[in-house]
Amino acid sequence: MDRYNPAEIEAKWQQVWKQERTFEAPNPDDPAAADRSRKSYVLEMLPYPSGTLHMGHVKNYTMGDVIARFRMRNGFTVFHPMGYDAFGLPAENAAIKTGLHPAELTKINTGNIEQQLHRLGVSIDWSRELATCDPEYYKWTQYFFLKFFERGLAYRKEADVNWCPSCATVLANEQVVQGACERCGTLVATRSLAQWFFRITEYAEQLLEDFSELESWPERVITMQRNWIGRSEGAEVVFRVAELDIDIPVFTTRPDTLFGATFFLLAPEHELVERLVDGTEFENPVRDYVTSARLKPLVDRALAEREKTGEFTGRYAVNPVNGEQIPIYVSDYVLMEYGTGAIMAVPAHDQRDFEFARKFGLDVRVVVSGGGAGPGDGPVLEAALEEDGELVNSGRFDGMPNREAGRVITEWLGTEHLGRAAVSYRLRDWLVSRQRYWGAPIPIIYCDKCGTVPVPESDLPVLLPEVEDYAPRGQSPIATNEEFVKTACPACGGPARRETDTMDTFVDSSWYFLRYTDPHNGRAPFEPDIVDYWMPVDQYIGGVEHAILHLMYARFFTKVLYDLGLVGFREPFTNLFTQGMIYYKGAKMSKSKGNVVNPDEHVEKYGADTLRLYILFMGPPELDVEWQDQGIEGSFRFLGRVWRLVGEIIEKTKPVGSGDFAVTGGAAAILLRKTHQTIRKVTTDISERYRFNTAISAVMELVNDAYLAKDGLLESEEGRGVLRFMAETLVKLLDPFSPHICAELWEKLGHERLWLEPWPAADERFLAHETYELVIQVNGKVRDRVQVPAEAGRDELLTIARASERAARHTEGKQVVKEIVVPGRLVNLVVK
RNA sequence: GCCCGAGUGGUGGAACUGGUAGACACAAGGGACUUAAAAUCCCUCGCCUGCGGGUGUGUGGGUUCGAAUCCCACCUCGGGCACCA
Repeated sequence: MDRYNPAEIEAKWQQVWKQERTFEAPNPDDPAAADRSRKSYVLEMLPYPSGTLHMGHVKNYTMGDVIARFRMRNGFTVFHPMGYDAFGLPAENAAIKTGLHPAELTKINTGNIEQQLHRLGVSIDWSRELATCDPEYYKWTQYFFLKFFERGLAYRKEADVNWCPSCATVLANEQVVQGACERCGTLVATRSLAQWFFRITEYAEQLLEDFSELESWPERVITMQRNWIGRSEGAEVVFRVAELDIDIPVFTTRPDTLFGATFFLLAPEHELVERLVDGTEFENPVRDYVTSARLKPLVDRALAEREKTGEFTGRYAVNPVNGEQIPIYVSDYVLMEYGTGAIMAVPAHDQRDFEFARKFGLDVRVVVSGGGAGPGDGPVLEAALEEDGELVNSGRFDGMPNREAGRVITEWLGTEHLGRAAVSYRLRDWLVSRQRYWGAPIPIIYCDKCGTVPVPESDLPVLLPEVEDYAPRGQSPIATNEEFVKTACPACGGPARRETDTMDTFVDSSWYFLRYTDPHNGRAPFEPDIVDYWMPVDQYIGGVEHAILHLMYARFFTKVLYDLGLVGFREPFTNLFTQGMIYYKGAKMSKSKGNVVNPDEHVEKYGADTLRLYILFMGPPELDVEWQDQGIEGSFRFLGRVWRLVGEIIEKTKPVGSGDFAVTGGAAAILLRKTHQTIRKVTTDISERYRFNTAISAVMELVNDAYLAKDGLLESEEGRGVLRFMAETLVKLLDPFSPHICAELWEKLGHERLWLEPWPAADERFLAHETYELVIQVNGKVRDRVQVPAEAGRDELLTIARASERAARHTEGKQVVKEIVVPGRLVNLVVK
């Protein structure tokens, strides 16, 4: 047989798959009535076409391909589409640099990526390819914006927002990582701007509840989302400013500590601050404080170590549980965005309040005893007491366990109309407007007479206009295009101006998986019957860096579309797999560090089959792994071994039938058993554990065994039959990982289309062993190993163990006090 | 500080529900083939050793006949959150 030539055979089979449209999965004629039990939607996160694919993508798409091909061979109708997250800053920044239009640049990049995916042999249904920057696509992104707007889920408000000075645009909370821009790492600043938001907070509860609908998501992704949403149960309690007849509600998670509230705090942004101090001697210092607090970047305010600051307002609030008058301060550690923007301060049991009290000389009153501290210890405490205990200094609630007291006090406040049980979330609304060019324009028009008017659906898409200069200047570059901005009000026909901000690209990627199901629909984003047929995604695969951002936004979007009656499911991704990253030379691959390994070079040198195999063989897919330059050689050598082994078997043996043959024993039986063991191992490793590395090593073991047994087996008719069966099985098992070489070998074995073959099944009859190696231990240490009949019983095993000379050396002169027999494994003799 | 995840040979990693630690591969060493090299095929490969054995899965304890695996305490690395009342 010829030498293994990956370039030739890979091109050949890629051509066949393209011509025969092997991986296209057409929509059923009647999707509403079609059987959904055999469909499988396998999806990898769509790439961002900033350049070409890197190794992380290769890993992602190869993993998805293994699952897709495996399910296809197991009788599923596999839905495996691909697209491009094509709007966004990198294309725009590159456009500014090169002068090319972002659309042209994106087209070049998506073309490259498509080529790369073809050359990797990924089983994609190319008839459904899409790009989010295509007007046919973003028309519907805008359509959803209007639907959100109609429902009050998209709104505009003036707020202090995160501003990235480098990207010259605002960012959502989720896009700020440790005070810096998630994309470029620049420290974010604060700006007060009128911006568009999606009311994701309305769905906080559902986002938490519906975790129960997910089948298999990594626990840590769920935990990260749960923490991000940050649900807290507690109470809303009303404090009264008697002099001014104002009620101020606060949120607290510790209603049990109400009797320990010795002062009261307002966020600097709180609207009542002005009313409290207006016309008093406290007016000026408080105003100064508020002004300076608002000038501070949000990042600085978030630093927990910062010393507490504040200003007395001169007013007092009445604690509803005991009628006490407590002083009201303004302090910037109280956040306007959380709870009610006002808190009761309990310094004895909250560290932040404690620090404030010590600095301003305010009372500290213990109301929960415990940890050795009693009712009178307030003045001498060195830190807040946060443990549970019994109530003290709390009137008729004294002596009650504090957790129970919290419930009782909340209930009592309810009957007195002074408060109620309440829930608060850390989650903030999703800021979706961006002051940049390369995104979907927000379909809104401002009219002096009619106000904020949505663009009528029939006028969609609002096309992204041409501009002369994309450079960010703090407002969208589109604003410079007067022709675009000036328009007629859809309501009154009068002169009006268009919104010039574009949408966050995470909006685009929040629904792309739905569009795949019906990508050419011009009348609607998708047909409900069709989307309900294919969705939800059965297996989603991507990087863990999207644990909060994309995955939470997509879940939110799906829930809104469900409420709009557009889809019949509430969760988009039933199963999620998050892959680990690929490191190189001890660091994450990045252009700036110059440690990028280019996949194309390796495809050229070794072929896609080798690269795919190696990238999965490197380690467990969910863990981070380090790229080894020499490692890939091993995978290439292995495929060469497979090629020569199967080649020799083709030359020296004849095709066999079903593999259902009798063997008399010896080497033939052993290899036959190994073949069936390998089927079992590879099948469970792919389908149940997603451990591709161990599946591949099992196939390697089979090849090693076959090499050693080959020459002997070629001597007999029986041996040749087993070898031929082994070769065919080997090719079938390796196919999901390295499909080109397998397709070629399958053809050389005298067959036609490997991907139409059913996945092999392990036959129990051939798995049975006649004997096995029994381990004989003395005091838990291995002293001997002997072959024993598989059916040997406990007594028989004990007799064999006692007869072992090697074991006897360690039992001699000692008393056997216990004998442990584990049939199929070992005997342990315990001596004293 | 709080919440996750991970520590196993020179290297990447394997070990199902507690039962032979180091599968598979890389690197290294040896042999066969070859005029030679490459390629290929075969063998060795945790550490110590007097070849009986001893020791070994981040550290220290514990449970057990038996622990990489379970429990407690600690160390190191990676990730997430961090004034959210």
